[in-house]
Amino acid sequence: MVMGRPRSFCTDKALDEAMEVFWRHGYDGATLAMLTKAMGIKPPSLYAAFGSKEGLLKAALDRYAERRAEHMRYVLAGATARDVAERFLSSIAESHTDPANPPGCLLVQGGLACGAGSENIPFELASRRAQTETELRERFVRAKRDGDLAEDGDPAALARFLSTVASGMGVLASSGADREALREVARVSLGAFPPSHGVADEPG
Amino acid sequence: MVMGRPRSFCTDKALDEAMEVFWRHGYDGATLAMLTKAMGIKPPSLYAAFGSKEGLLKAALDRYAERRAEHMRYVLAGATARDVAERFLSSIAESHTDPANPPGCLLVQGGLACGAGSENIPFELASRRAQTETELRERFVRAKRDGDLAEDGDPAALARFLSTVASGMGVLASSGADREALREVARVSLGAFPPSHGVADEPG
DNA sequence: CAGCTTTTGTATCGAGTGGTAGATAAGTCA
DNA sequence: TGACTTATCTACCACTCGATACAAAAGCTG
Repeated sequence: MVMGRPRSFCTDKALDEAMEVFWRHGYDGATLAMLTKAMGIKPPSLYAAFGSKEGLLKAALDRYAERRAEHMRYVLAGATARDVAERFLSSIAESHTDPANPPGCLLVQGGLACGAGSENIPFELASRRAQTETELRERFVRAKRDGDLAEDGDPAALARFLSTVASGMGVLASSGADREALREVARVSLGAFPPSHGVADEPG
Repeated sequence: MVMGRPRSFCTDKALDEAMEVFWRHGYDGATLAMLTKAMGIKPPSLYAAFGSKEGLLKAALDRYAERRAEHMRYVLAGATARDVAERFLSSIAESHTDPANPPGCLLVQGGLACGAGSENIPFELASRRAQTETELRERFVRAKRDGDLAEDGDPAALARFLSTVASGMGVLASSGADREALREVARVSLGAFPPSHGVADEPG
């Protein structure tokens, strides 16, 4: 089997650069010129590798999801429901103000509203945001079964609340709020969380 | 003084239509073709009246602010800090899912990230969002002075928390969440609010 | 080497972008 | 009525958009 000319750029590195452009300018605001310049490649190479601008975004979102996966593993490993909430919010305060990335969250910055021809982009981003909420909800369902979430705690409502606060923190960060401001929001938000009790909180 | 040919369209009606387009598609996603079609006028009329696309957005934002002003008057008229928070969140759950408007909040949907040439749009929107937070903060400062906010309640932190939740609810609504979902988020969020005490809560 | 496959760069496509020039229409005032 | 002012319409500007045709280049196989 003949191999053909080998690719001259690293797909993952190129995706990291594309991710940053989408993150900073949104899907509609990110032009092919910006993307190809940041990725260090020409349009035909981009289209050969990713198919289309939308295909490139999805590949970048997949890579973003990989990064967040280990993140969420740490969050979900919290001992109690409240501990999970605390890990979730405080780690978001850090990541959304990480100077290594554009401020905020790619899944929010990417585009809540798009122009004609890219109406499905907001849906794509929303479905990826929803996944985090689902992970939290399932964790809280388990927490309730295990007794480390209060009896009157609603797993679905709490997961949606945390996910909503996370989105709001993304908006806040994108307006230039500093890390301390986000930490404060996280701290206040935790006040809405029912205190854990049961096995995980019992002394000894 | 000579008057000249009178304007053939109603500025406010045209702004309402433009507002809806910006709301649904964002600043970058809203094209002149969409805007002029919705407003029922031709480009030269638009430019004569509003100067530029950005000028049109600012005029639409001013109109949006007028609408919200009476809204906020009701919110800030709450008897206690907690009552203000409750009014704020529940009215947002309603307004962000009002079928008469696109879902979410114009100040969020309008554009968190924009393309080259409209980098100042996100700042413009952020500064308008910040105004709501300021109004809440000032109300809570007064509440603390009047004794209807707990001693350990931080007016700035609480205002920022509410503003953040409101932005998050905007994101949630724009992903298609229904009114009941937003009401639930509002209900959970209120749990983060310190219970009011003092004169306003005293019996009698 | 020749032959094949795939990638790369140049140069460009048609469509759509925000914005405008210039003529015409519709009013008011003398 | 006719001069004056302003708004509106048609047509179009230069430019950028996402995407691609085509040929040269770079690798492997025989």
